[in-house]
Amino acid sequence: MIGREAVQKGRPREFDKEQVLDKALHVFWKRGYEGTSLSDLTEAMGINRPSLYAAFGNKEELFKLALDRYVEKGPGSVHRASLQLPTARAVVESLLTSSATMLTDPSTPPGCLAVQGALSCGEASESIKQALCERRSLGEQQLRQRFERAKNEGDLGPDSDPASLARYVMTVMQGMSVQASGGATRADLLAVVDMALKAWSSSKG
Amino acid sequence: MIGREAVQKGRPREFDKEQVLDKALHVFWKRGYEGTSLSDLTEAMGINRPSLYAAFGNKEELFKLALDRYVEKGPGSVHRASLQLPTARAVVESLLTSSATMLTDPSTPPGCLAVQGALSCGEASESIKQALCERRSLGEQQLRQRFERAKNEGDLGPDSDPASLARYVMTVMQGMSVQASGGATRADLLAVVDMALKAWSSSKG
DNA sequence: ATATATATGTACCGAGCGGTACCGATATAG
DNA sequence: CTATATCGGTACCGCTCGGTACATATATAT
Repeated sequence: MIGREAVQKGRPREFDKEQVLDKALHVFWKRGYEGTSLSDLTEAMGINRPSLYAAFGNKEELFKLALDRYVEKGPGSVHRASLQLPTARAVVESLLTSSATMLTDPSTPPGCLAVQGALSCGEASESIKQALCERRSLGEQQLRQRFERAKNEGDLGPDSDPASLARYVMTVMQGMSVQASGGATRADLLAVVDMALKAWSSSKG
Repeated sequence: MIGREAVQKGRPREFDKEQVLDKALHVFWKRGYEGTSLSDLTEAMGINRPSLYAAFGNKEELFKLALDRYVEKGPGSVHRASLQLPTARAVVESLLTSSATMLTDPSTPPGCLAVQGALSCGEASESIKQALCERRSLGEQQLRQRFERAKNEGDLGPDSDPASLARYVMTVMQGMSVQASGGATRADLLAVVDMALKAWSSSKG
């Protein structure tokens, strides 16, 4: 069997899959999972319902694909870069400032999809809530591992607690997402980052 | 015209209004506004639909009444007490630790209603989102005023920025709400509080 | 007792939900 | 050209949504 890009039979799709997925992502980001209807989606994506189902499965799968794309192309890539900075302090500073910037990017909805998407929801959407929850804790886990490395390298003191440090940084980032959705400006969030970094300076352990 | 508690005509209500309002609050708290259906509500409240509408108006008004009650009887009273402590440092410490405790109270849903209720939503619920947003910023405003007082009293240094300090504390509290809804334990949140307070100690300036 | 006022319960409303059957259109394979 | 496979569009499905009409039950006022 040849690869996926083998010559395809049948009528070719008339839209670009990634392009319309971006449109869907934007709607979910703004409205949340439960707040977004299929009509909202098809209108924004410029395709009709059966095409959506043929290409993406159903609303739930579409959301998860949009979430993957969000993480991959949005904050994920930026955060990955932050994690590779040489010191824990530099990692945190980069993580927080880039978050403040992205959360208030005027070309996207305010806040973070992984927070806005479905903090609480009806029973039917519980699987979505859990997917978002896992994404958030994955980010926290990566940060914790980076801090453990820093501790091993002597960059962080022997009495420091990587898990608590990571949780603190994630908490500030998630709080900033709530702030952004409430209308906080970029300058507002950068002031928060300054405060948060002071906690860092005085507890490198 | 006599007061509200004058002898009432007609068939008396068979349920206690505040009692069933508490039930509704609990459901909204757990499921969010859009995630809660009228059937969820009537089932939890133990009354039927027309009784609900007669007593509380509609779903939206019921939510706002539940929110008022939440603020009044729950975090509102606790936070009010915190604000009256003598120093800004004591205020912040009390605010954060009591938040960590309340957000993980096993007898209530995790997190804060004002954060979980509707961070993002469909167009129809925009009024709810805004009401929650106003509640959050009201709390921030009260805290800022408390810090301004502290600055005037010399408790906070002349170069301190009450608005940024208040926003920082609120950001941590809101982030803790997200953490709680993701399963963070009370100990987890108290560790975050410790970290957050270190920022405080090193920036009273 | 009668009139009035309010509460309850059943049974229903139109609208919108997520999801799909079906058919015509358009591509490749032989 | 024919067969096959996929796409796009219309028109629809059953279900649940928030909200209500209406009849009945239960209290007070006179």
